[in-house]
Amino acid sequence: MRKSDLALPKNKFAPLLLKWNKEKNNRQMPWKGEKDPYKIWLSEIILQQTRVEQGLNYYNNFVKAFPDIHKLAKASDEKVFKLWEGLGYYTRCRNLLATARFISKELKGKFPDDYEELKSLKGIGPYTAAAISSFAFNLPYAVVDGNVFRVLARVFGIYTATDSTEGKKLFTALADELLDKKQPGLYNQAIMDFGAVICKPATPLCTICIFKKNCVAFLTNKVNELPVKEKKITIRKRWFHYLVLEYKNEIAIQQRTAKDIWQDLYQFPLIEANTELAVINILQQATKKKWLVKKDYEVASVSPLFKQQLSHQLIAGQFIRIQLKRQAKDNNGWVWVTKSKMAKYAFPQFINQYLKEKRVQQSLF
DNA sequence: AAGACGGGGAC
DNA sequence: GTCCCAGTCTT
Repeated sequence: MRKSDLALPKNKFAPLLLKWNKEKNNRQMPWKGEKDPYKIWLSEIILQQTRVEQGLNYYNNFVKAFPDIHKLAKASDEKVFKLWEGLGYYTRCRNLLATARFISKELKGKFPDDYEELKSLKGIGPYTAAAISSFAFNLPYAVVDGNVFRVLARVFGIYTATDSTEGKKLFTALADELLDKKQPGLYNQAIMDFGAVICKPATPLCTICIFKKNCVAFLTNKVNELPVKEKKITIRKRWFHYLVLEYKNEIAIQQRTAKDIWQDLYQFPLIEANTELAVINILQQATKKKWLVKKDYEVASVSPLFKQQLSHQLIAGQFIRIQLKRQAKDNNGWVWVTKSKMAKYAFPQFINQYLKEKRVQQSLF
């Protein structure tokens, strides 16, 4: 028997999926059945590369703070980034604001109802354009996200890498072919729920799966080998040595502007290296940069080592708290803020770890 | 075509 | 530790 004899006829896929959706799917999410394109868009941006459980509170907070696109468009960068703080992939936040302001002003608040026009907006790619098109406007575009790659790779036994150009093309074509074009929104929601609840990445529930009689991966015992990805990430290690400069009741912070991790977030004056630096070395470098003047400062404390594992970088570093007797002349692009104002700015979680410890230990900041 | 971009949960 | 998550953008 050949694989093609086992494989599910393509026209049976949607009916089986929708039957499962109707009878067995009780996954609930606040944006499910939502028709307001603004809220759909918001949920989709938040959920890019982000698990539903992680994004849930952020979605609720955003909807509460900004009930419509004009409210979001009028908000300050600072406030919006603070609300996004901790969610990661901060470019999403910058693009969210840019697109909100564009739609609010240039389109007078009317959300585009066309796939190509949606895709031309900042932060909206093929997936998000398909999601908004189908959920808000019932247009026949199939979503292709991590769930869809996984479900289709397994059910149809496709070994083409999902992160290759060929794979994206192949899976997108198949997804469009399988789509129930009469009810694209319902279908798209169903296949993503199915991937999240049944056809999970690890330990999928094959024994109760509606496709088990036809799933190529299951029948050939290859469920754990699909889907295939070809690229493997390399991890870069970086050392961040932060100077927490205090003068009276103020702290120096600066915004990260480089095209790098944590762009647009705030931090303390930083000395980065590819190895761990001794405290004396850090102080020397800071002096050379004129951040510190000899005899005009005092080291108040040196934090323990902090570490944070990111997907593609390992961040290690520490925080040196320094009391200044005189404020530095050059502002070096710093902003001096009172400790109570610190809470208005968005910081990377690496720094929040430290701030949290500090608050607990010494009720600082 | 390949890399960069966060953070957290599951195993 | 490793993998993955309702992906997108830049080079």
